[in-house]
Amino acid sequence: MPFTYEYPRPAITVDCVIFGLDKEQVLKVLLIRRAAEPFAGRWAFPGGFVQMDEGLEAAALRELEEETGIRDVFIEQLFTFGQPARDPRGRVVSVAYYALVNLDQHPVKAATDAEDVGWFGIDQLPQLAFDHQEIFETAIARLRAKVRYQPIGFELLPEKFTLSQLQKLYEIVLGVRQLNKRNFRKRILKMDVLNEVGKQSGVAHRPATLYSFDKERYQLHFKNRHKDLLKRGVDFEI
Amino acid sequence: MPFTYEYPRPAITVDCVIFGLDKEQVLKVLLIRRAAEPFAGRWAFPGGFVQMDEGLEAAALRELEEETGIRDVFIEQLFTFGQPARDPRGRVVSVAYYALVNLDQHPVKAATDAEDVGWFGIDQLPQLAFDHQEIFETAIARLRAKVRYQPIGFELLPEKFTLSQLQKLYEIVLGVRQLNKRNFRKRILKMDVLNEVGKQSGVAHRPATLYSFDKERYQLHFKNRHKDLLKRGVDFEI
DNA sequence: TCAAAAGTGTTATCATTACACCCATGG
DNA sequence: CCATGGGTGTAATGATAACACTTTTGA
Repeated sequence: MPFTYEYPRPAITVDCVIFGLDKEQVLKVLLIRRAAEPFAGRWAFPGGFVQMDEGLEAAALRELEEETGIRDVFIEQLFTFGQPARDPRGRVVSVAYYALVNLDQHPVKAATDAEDVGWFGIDQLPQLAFDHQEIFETAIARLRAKVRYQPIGFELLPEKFTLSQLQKLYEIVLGVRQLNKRNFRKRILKMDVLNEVGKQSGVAHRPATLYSFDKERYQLHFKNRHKDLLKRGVDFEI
Repeated sequence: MPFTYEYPRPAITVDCVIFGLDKEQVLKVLLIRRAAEPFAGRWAFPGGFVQMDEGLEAAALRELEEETGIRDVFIEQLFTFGQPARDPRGRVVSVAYYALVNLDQHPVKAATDAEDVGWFGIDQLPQLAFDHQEIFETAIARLRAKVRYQPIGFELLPEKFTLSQLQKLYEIVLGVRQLNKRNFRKRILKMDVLNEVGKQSGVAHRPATLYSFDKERYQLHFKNRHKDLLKRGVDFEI
């Protein structure tokens, strides 16, 4: 059943860059191995064609679940890639999304004969299909920029976490050696968005306090702080 | 000459939200009046269909020049709008771009019988076609967020400007009463990105120093500052 | 009692805020 | 000589960076 138009049209796809942190605190992204041409056998971000009756974000979530089994995540639009030559099949414009998930709470479906799914450390990515390397670089840059001024990092951690885990997460995401422990703690605790929720146990050293992120308190502070920022006016990153 | 595909495809358009500041320091956006249906007679952002052999940004720049005469601007991708019902002609996905221009340095072509072009103060927008009100709100929110940490505001001002003009610009863009003059000046000058380039004349009060923005110096500072920010790690806006 | 990681005290320095005040010009 | 906007001094307060130190646990 062919579809005919007066003018030529690009195809539209969506792609999803899903970041996760594993138990060893390695930052990873989720890839699938392509079964079909072009780039059969190569790894790529999950994604596919947008259907005529669904929104872009809905398409991204549908493809993500179909291809990886992951659902119930908050995705955010990243960028739209539309260079004429980015897909050998012809003109394809792709709207990319990204998300942060807790690796343990979002199990990936088992690989089948038809499909292969896997988490890859961001420093050990295989060669990617299409322009997906560029999409990845856009995503990691966005993550690094965003993690500075919004507490999105908490979505990568388990429900309860220690300040050391949080610090390590920041060091990983930002790609930085070692933040000063004392100052990191003062900074985080001063924000007043963490609740103490217990103590570590079974470790061969002083057990750490466990914290959880208080999203409501964060949003409350955010509103008030926003007013203060308006008085101040400007604060270039220079 | 019809074009036929195996599966249905949305059409792809681009739209441009162009901000400018007029002589009375009013923040405006550029609109065109639609000649054709749908929404004939309504105002809308300049834009149109992407051609098969051009990139998205190129399409946006082409449409902008064709419809308004404005050229040589730096546009930046804003967001891609793709709700199934956003265009009554059928499924149309639109990639929106935005830019800041100096109103005097970018004259708009004269309105013709076929086309009507105009600048509208952001507080006096007419009813817009399609979902362009939503596109506008996304754009102004982005402008307000971005103006805080990147010196994009300078592109709205003339080459040489006074600190009072700059302060007024920030008050306008941020939609804020009155920033403290002393502190605004200290802040801006401490950044070390402005060059003194003369004095005002012909005003009935003490003439103000004129400044210009030193883009290279800014980029230099930016690189170094980036390293410092990495040491610091985190600074949520709360 | 030791290793390992958690967690704290403190100080010098810098940034921010909030006011009040002086300066140069044309009318 | 005054209205108008341009431009400065300063002091209290708070944030930041840097470093050394103490605490608690299991093995």
